[in-house]
Amino acid sequence: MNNPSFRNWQSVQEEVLRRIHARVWKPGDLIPNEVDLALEFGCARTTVNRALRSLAESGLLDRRRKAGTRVAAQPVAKATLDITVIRMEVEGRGQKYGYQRIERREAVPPLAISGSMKTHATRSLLHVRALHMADDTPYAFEDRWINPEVVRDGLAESYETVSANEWLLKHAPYTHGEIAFSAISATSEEAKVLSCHQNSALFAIDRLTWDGASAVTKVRLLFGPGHQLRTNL
Amino acid sequence: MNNPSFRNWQSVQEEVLRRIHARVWKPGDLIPNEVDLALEFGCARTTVNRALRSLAESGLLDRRRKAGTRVAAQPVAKATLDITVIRMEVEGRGQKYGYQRIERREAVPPLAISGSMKTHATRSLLHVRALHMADDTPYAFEDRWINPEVVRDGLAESYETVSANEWLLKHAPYTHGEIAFSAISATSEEAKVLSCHQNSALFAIDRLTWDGASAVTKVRLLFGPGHQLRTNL
DNA sequence: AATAGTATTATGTCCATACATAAAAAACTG
DNA sequence: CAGTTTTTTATGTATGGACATAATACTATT
Repeated sequence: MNNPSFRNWQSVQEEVLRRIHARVWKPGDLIPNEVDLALEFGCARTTVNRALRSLAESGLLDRRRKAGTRVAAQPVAKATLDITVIRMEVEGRGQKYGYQRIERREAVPPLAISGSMKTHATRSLLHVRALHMADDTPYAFEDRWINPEVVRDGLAESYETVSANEWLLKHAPYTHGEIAFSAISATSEEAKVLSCHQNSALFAIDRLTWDGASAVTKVRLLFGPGHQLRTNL
Repeated sequence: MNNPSFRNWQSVQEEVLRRIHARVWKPGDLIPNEVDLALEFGCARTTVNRALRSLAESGLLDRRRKAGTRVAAQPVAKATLDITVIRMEVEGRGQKYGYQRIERREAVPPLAISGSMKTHATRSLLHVRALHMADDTPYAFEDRWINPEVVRDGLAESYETVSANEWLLKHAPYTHGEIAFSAISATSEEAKVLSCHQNSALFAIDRLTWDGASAVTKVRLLFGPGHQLRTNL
């Protein structure tokens, strides 16, 4: 009964996973409590806790004090996407990275921008547009608004050789942010920049980052036709 | 010096976050080791460990044995997307969920499908196509191949009232999977199903799940124009 | 000086124990 | 019986101590 070989939390986790998978514990089922499991596995409750907590974080278990631990009825698949600097992304695939600034100016943004960034409607922001390339072909079109009140050194930068994408990550800290993925039809200008046909389906990432109550930057990244964002479950 | 109020791992984490944010510890910097921090914060090393481990998991710190802990030079933003059952997604927004099966048949799939699922090229699979609706308007078009060798009860299901999307999650366990997001142009058929114009930009989610070495199911979900997948950073 | 072996060190983890806390269940009260 | 308080219980977390492990720094050997 007292299987001796569950002495680290990873092996406990594996055994729990095995039981869920083998339908010993079915979706919705209440599983034994930590004390009992620790006794069965011959380890400390802390170890069981570590294993179960980790499984709960990944959405496979539902845990509530007093109510106990149950196998998630609707296992929520959590897809974790690593959003890195575009240069890293390209180089990570062994491709040559290229960068080209298209435009840099200070301007009063459209209301949609100042509204979502909660800046004053008449306040001028820094607008930077640029193209990222992979192996000399257009890869991503970056259209960004930067709040100079928050990113104080931002106005001094030209963003000619180092992309705002990269510079900001190093120099502008943020506390939280929102990110949205969508599909859009290429406008004629976007098509031109990305060397694709007008109305091509483009993959869009819209990101808005905050430093406390102030918006740091709002960016739209447009990826050319065929681009995929992939991860494992 | 010995600030007395860092007695739980959350507050330790907050203080560490504050220091990173205030540039006390800059990207790339080595931060003090756990023992020293525990001493400074007046708590056990275990507590500091918990706080730092959690920050490392979210990509803000890089930790290596002996080498120590340093602030990530390129803070990798990890966007965690919760992929739930579509019904839940719709109902979660307070909309009325609707479902309609379009087609269900056993057929030998195209080579692209059998290839990626690693099934025998001549093996027939279960093909289910269906439409998910939100407030009576088309929401997502599901095109799915199911491996009946793995999902044994799958052939008995009609998928007329309960979507394969939902049924499989409950009845077909998987060990791992791949997921990819992309933007595609609507074909005439897809446009018809989703009541949108041909060549509209559609948001596509392609998912392939495995049970050990065997593919369970491969599905493409197409979302109508305007659909966004959003999360926080 | 290149190489192989050794010491050192910071993180990683386990343990027993203790107390905290949320929430369900039971007991109490009007 | 509805509403409130108390008890119980399972998870959540803090602690000090111990040992494991990976990776660097150092040292001896050729």
